[in-house]
Amino acid sequence: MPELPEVEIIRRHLDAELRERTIRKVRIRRRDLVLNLPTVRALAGKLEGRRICRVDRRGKNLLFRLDGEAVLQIQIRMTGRFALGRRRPDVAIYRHIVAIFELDDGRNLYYDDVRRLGGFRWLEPEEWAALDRSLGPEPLAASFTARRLETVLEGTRAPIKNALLDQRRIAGIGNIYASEVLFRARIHPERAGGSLETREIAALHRSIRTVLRDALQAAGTTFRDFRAVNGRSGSYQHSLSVYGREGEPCRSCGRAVERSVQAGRSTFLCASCQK
DNA sequence: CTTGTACCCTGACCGC
DNA sequence: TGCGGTCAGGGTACAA
Repeated sequence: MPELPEVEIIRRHLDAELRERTIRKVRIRRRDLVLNLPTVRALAGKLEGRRICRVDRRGKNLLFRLDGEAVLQIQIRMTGRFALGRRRPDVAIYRHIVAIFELDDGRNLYYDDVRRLGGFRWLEPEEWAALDRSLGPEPLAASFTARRLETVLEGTRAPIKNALLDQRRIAGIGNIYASEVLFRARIHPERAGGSLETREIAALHRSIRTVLRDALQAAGTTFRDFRAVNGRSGSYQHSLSVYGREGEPCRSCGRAVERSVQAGRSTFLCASCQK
C-alpha cells in the first residue's frame, strides 16, 4: 500500500467529497474485509444512517469520523483504492470492488482491493484512543522533532530500516520511503537504530520530512497499484533515488544500487554513499 | 520487553 | 502456452 503520502492524498479527496454526507446503504462483498465484527451485516448495520463528519489520517490509516463519535478505520494496506461516482468506475482499473457505500447525494463510494489484505474496523471512541496511543508520532507534525526521533530510537538494537517500518515508533513510513529516507540521510540500513549519533539523527529527521513532503507534493508514488480517488497516479516514482533501482547507477556517485533483504522485505541502498 | 518468521491474498513477470 | 518460483507502498499472530 500506499504509505503516508499516498494515504494523505486519498484522505484529502475523501474529506472534500464525503464531509457531511450520510451513508445510506453499505454493501460488503467479502467477509474478510471486516476485521473486528462477526459479520458483514453487523458493520453495515452500524454504518447505515451515519453522517461522515470528517475524514482523517493517522499513519497509514484512514479514519471516517462519524456522528456519535464512532470511527470507521480503513487500512488499505497493499492494494486498496477508492473511486467515487454515480456509476461503477473504469473496470480496467477497478476490477475488484469489494465494498460499496451508497451516499445521500446519489453517488457511491467504491472500495477496490485485489489482494484483500486491507480491511475495515469499527472503533468506539475508547478503541480509537487506544489505537492512536499505540502508534508513533506523525512525521510531518510540528511536534515531530529530531529530539523526538532520538527518543524513539534510543536503545534499539534492530536495524534502522526495520525501526523506520515499525508503526509504533513512527507512523506512516513504509518500504519505499524507508529506503529513500536512509539514502538521503546517507545512513546504512543495517545500522542498529540506537547506534546513530546525534548529527545522523538530525540528518535522518530532515530526510524523513523532506522525502515525505516531496512525495506528497508529487501526489505520491505509483510503483504498481496506487491510485488516488480520482483514478490518477502519483509521480514521485520518477524521483526515487534507490527504490526499485537495483543495478542502476547511484545518482550521487555512480556505483550500482544494491538490493538486500531485511525483515523479509527488499531494501535498496548505495553501499558507498550510505555508512 | 524485543526481534524474527510465517502467513493472509491475487496477479504480474521471468526463466525454463 | 504452460508451469513453477519470486515478488509486490502492510500488518498481525505467534515463537524464541
